[in-house]
Amino acid sequence: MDVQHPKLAKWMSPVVMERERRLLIAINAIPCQKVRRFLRVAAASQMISASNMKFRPNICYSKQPVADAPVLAMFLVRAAEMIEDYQAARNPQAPTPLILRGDARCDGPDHADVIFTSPPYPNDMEYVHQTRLELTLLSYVQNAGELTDLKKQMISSSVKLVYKQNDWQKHMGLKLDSVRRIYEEIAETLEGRGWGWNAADMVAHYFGGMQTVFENWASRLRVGGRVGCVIGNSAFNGVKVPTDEILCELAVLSGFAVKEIDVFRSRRHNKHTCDLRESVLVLENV
DNA sequence: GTAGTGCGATAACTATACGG
DNA sequence: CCGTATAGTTATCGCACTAC
Repeated sequence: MDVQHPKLAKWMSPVVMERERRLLIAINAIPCQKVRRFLRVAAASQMISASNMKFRPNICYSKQPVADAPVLAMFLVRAAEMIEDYQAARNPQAPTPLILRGDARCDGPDHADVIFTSPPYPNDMEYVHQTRLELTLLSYVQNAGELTDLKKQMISSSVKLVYKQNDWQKHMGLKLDSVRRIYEEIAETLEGRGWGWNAADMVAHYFGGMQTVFENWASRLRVGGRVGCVIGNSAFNGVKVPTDEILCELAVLSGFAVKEIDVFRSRRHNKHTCDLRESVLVLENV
């Protein structure tokens, strides 16, 4: 097993790293792919708590580095929980799932009857950064450059995922009046700041990217097929982004009819200036 | 105490502008 | 045309606050 990244030593103590390495060697040697994948997920879910990192919206380092951690015991607890969950949800009648790895803006199966998905929300969560330890230990990436390559393939749901080379998404997003209004409102709050992160651009990139995703779905979903899309609204510098409504507008432009916006909970804005609803958009390909 | 919620500060690096 | 200044891009990570 070849695990490397220049920062690994900062992320995790050598003792813990060695325990993780041995665990992964054992899991990777399991012949059955299903079992192997299942246990790799269990291993991944204990890595942060065994590391020097602290899991938060923008993951950071713990004040107290973790010198040692019972990696195997933590893994076994997690695996047992997963097995219990799996057994409770198990359905022998269910069809065999097909797992494809690709870009939601252009890849997918040729034919689909239903799409149910939870895409990223434009709320400044940077999932590649958040999961860099797991991505590295599971050998998906080996250095910062490969991590960046991965980031460039993501929908721009964070100000840290806005790349010049993906500017086409911004232009696409800004064609919609409601996106442009929000873009301008956020940009106004950034006036006078000569550096730093640009939430206005991020929002435009996000909606441009998601429009491409909808167009891709429309070409693969049968007529009459339905989409369930979990989405939450957000706010930047006090500017509310009604992501659910704007995504509905984009979906209609791609040939969908909006059947329902099923609100299931409300999140808080961190400044507590407003409630941000989270809902399931139900769309039909017409 | 812990999980959940974005914002702000800082810096290394790169691209472009500008004065001579 | 060259060296330097300024602007722009990307990366890192700590901080404040609330609900439970």
